[in-house]
Amino acid sequence: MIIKAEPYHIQAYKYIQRALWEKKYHPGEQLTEVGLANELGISRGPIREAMRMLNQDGLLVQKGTRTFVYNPTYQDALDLYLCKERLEPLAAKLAARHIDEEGKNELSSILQKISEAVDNESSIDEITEYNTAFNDLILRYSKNDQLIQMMNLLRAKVIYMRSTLLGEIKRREVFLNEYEEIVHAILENDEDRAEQAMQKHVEVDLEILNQYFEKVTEEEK
Amino acid sequence: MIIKAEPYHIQAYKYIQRALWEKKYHPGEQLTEVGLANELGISRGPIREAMRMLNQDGLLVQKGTRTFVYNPTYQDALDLYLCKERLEPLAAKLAARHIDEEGKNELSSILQKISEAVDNESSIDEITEYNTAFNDLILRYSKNDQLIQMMNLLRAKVIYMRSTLLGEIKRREVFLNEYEEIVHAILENDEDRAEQAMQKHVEVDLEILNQYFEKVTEEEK
DNA sequence: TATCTGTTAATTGTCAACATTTCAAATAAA
DNA sequence: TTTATTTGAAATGTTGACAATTAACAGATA
Repeated sequence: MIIKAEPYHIQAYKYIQRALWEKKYHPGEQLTEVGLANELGISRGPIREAMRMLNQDGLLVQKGTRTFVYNPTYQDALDLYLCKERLEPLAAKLAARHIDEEGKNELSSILQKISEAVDNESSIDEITEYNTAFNDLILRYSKNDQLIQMMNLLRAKVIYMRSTLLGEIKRREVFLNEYEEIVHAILENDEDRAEQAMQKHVEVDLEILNQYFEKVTEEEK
Repeated sequence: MIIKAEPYHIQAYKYIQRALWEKKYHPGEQLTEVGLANELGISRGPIREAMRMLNQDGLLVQKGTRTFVYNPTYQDALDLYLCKERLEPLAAKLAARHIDEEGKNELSSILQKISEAVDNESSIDEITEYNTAFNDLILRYSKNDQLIQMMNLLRAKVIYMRSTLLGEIKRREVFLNEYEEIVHAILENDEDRAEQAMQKHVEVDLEILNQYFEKVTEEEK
């Protein structure tokens, strides 16, 4: 099988995005075209394009002519979660409306895996992975392309913020019954219940973030 | 006073965006770097950057190596309004929380102008303009940068869709009392009432869009 | 000492040339 | 007629060179 390499500007985009997630470049740090071009061993052209894209995504910030790594504040994190809190329940509601048999099987299977992972007291990373798959599935079955696009953008930032701001935040205990409630509602195509269950789910997330935020600002005094 | 010209890629970005809004390029039409470069009298470099940005915004769509003007479906319009319906009320709620005296004055002044415009049976365009200012003000006073960024993206698409899909749709009668309810709630810093009032406001919009959508799909049968 | 002013190094902005890929029309084969 | 294949024009991908701008610093001046 013959595969063709992706264009450099696409690869650069993915590379830099990943590097940002992994904190290879630090918040507030200046990124230069020359520097990145040298690092990746390509010319500045494709780098520029990648940087424009990241800029549009909000992961890079333009100050005058220079480009810096986005340096989110705690306020930004709260602001973002506030948006997430509105859109995730919508996704759940729509998923309950549009999910098909195959989707229901997938969803049940993920719930099963989460349940097992909790029983086995698996690693945080593994549970996070399942959680992501869970959200992805629901989003996909919302069948709302606009919502999907928005959430992808939002998620890119959430991932970034988690790795920068919220490094120390304890992943909260997994409440299996929250997942169960959401899944059952979707399986029964009960839109309103799915929406409410998801709402409750993300509300707890926001609550924990708020507490963390207050603790941090307290310490800063 | 000396002003400095913006970089070409910024100007190109704005130019193309505006051209899309104004239907200078038609949905589904292919846009080529060479064509745009010739049209604007600059080289392909800055054009590429502008196109990457528009791409990220969702106004241009990549199919393989080629770039086409986004060709939204009616489903896309509904999908987008569904998102809008969730975020606008959030903006109103937050505005009710964060608005200051100056903001209250601005808001009252806009309401006044809308009221006069309705009394005078002013042109649709004028009322639309006030409506935009109204939404902008509320968004700004939400003091949520993430929300603002999201809504800007969403709005760029809404504007585009209005000019393409919804050309024929009649702008609905302006219900002044809807505006009044929202404004009064915000002036009194009543978050929940502001949220609900805005919710009701956008629900009507979605309802009308839905009816239009059904009519169109009916005709297609 | 503080502010102004050149000077310089680093960075971004822009272009034109060249390489590669892609699509589709034209031609050949079944 | 249909199906492959060829071929070439048009488009994108990539680069290196050069221009313009910016930021920082050192020295001059008050």
